[in-house]
Amino acid sequence: MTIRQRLPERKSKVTVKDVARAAKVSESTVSRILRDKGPIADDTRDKVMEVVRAMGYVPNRIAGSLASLNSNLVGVIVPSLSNIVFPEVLQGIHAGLEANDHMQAVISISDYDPDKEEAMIRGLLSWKPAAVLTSGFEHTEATRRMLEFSDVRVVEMMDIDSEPIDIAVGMSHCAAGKETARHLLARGYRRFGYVGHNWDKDYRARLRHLGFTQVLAEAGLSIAAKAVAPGASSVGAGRAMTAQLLGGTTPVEVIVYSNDDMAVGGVFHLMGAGLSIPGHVAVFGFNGLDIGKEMPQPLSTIRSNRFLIGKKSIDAVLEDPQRPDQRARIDTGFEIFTGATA
Amino acid sequence: MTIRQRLPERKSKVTVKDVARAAKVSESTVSRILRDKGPIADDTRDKVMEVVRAMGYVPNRIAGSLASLNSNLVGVIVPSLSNIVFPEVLQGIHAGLEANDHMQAVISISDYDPDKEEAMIRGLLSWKPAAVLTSGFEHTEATRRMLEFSDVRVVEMMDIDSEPIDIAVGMSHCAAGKETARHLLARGYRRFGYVGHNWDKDYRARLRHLGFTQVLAEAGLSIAAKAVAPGASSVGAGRAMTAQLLGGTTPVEVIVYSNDDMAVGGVFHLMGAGLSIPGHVAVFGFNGLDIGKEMPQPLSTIRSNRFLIGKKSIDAVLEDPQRPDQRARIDTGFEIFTGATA
DNA sequence: CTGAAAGCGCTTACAG
DNA sequence: CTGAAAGCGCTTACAG
Repeated sequence: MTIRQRLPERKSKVTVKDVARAAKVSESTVSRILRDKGPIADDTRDKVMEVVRAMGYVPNRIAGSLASLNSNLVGVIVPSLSNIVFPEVLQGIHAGLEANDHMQAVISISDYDPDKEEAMIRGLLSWKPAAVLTSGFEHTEATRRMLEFSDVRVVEMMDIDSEPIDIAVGMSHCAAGKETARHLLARGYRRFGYVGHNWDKDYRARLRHLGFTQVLAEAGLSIAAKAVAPGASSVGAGRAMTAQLLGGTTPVEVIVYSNDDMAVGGVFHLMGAGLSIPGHVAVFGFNGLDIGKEMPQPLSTIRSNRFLIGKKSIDAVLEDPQRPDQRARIDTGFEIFTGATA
Repeated sequence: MTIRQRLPERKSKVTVKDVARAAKVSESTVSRILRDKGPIADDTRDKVMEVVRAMGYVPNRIAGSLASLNSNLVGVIVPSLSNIVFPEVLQGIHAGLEANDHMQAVISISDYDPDKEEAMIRGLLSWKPAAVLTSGFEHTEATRRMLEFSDVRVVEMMDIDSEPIDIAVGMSHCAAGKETARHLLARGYRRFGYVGHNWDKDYRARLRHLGFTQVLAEAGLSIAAKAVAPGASSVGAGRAMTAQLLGGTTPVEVIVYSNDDMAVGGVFHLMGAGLSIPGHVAVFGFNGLDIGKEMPQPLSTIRSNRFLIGKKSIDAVLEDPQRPDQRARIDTGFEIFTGATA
């Protein structure tokens, strides 16, 4: 005969009605006390709070939201979590939310797929969120319509190179690409290589490349050799593509990478092959990740402010819950980090 | 006189009642059609769906949840997003949720603070989630009570070395520490260094250390030199602590790190100082991160299965929404990755 | 196959 | 300072 392990009795749910009855007051009084609203006699408050604690009452926010017609939920959509960039944006959002202790983030991952984004936004809107924060400007027509017509605040994060639906918070990736070109030209480089990843999944990488080649063109130059990985960016892809590019016949002085992950892979390839940086070839990234700073030679790159993007995004919508008639772009900036690899 | 930019008219919210009226059916019929439940005549369905589309109806899930008494929300608490480990767990959760298209994750970050976790779980429970997934076993008494007494399913992720509230999904960190010691002993190492980070914030790192030293002790050995960073783990901290440890007077043959981030920092320090690995000193990490695999010398480490932890956690609770009387531990395992640094 | 009615657990004017 | 009542937008037995 076996003895079944017993968990303690589960709490049967207690409602405001139960609290009201036990405290001998009305439901509205309980509600007011719990939300700290309206004038309440001190004894009443004490009596009710004691009952609340004794009964272990947990308010049902679903009912609360329905009754008050606002949910304190913020919908967030990021394209991916496999690169540390978006978790950093989420940290910024989290920091902004923390100040505002009744807000909760509902997070979805779109895998850079506008159709998935559309489905997720549809789902999110059904929760009547206080705001929707999504990434970039690449939406389906239906998504754009839903967002335009709903009156929730919407932030398009990361990028400010297009006209936002409501607010855009981020940096100009086109300008970052241009700045990279100017910086490297100023340092005397003339023969450029480019190592990238799939643009279909990362429109901002394409914008940076665009800005970069524009400035080169103004100087009468262009990219001499190129290697582009078919999939997402990663250290491994950067490493493999660097090997491929350097295995070609066109010599280059510096390789510009689509981002730091790719660039770190490039550095690893060069180290492994015993080639000096920047002597044999220089390396330039994008993002300014921690890892780049700690390498034996700090990675030359552009620092984007991911945490700040998240923080400013949530601040912007919390500051003014009503969507204004005017669209806004908030620039979180970027800066060249000289480093030692270019 | 300035012309103000005009956004298109915002959609005034349309409810089931509006849809029902327009389609000349009852609200219950609309509800059934939308949820694909119960027998419906095809013409009725077509007529209603057309109205739904024409009016751009978006169901209010808050009302739906209140009426049906279940929310399709899953509460998730991770201690941090600054290390790629937890985003990978979230990816696993996301993958599991995707199969189940009406579930949404509400994610909070506890900063490894049990008091914050308590507040977050209280907030989460007020949304009547289908399940709560949190990390580790370190909770306040109040958290434990709330979770025990509520009847939501709860998963404690990452670790299976303690008795769970409901289900634990993860690996034995103590066993991983032991395995590390056995592996390194088998490879002939006898003089061990340890480089770690703050344990108060990372109980699992402590468990690994515990298992590690236990096996050493059985072999009549112990850790010869130690350097522990005061804060969270990071590449920078690993680099600095490695410099500190090697600057001491006690020679070591191999350094065991609290995790891969720290170990990568160690490798960077050694590379920068021109010291050979494992000739001058060997390096062993924990986690099996991508970055480690791509370094010029692949990092010797133990692979933990973060994605799998997230995936199995959500699968476990989705499989059986009722909390059983029996507690379960699901082992996601780990494996030595020999690598080239130890 | 469809509809009328009650109810989910709160909040919010309104009245006193 | 407090309470009775209506209502938020759905879903769910129940009846037909």
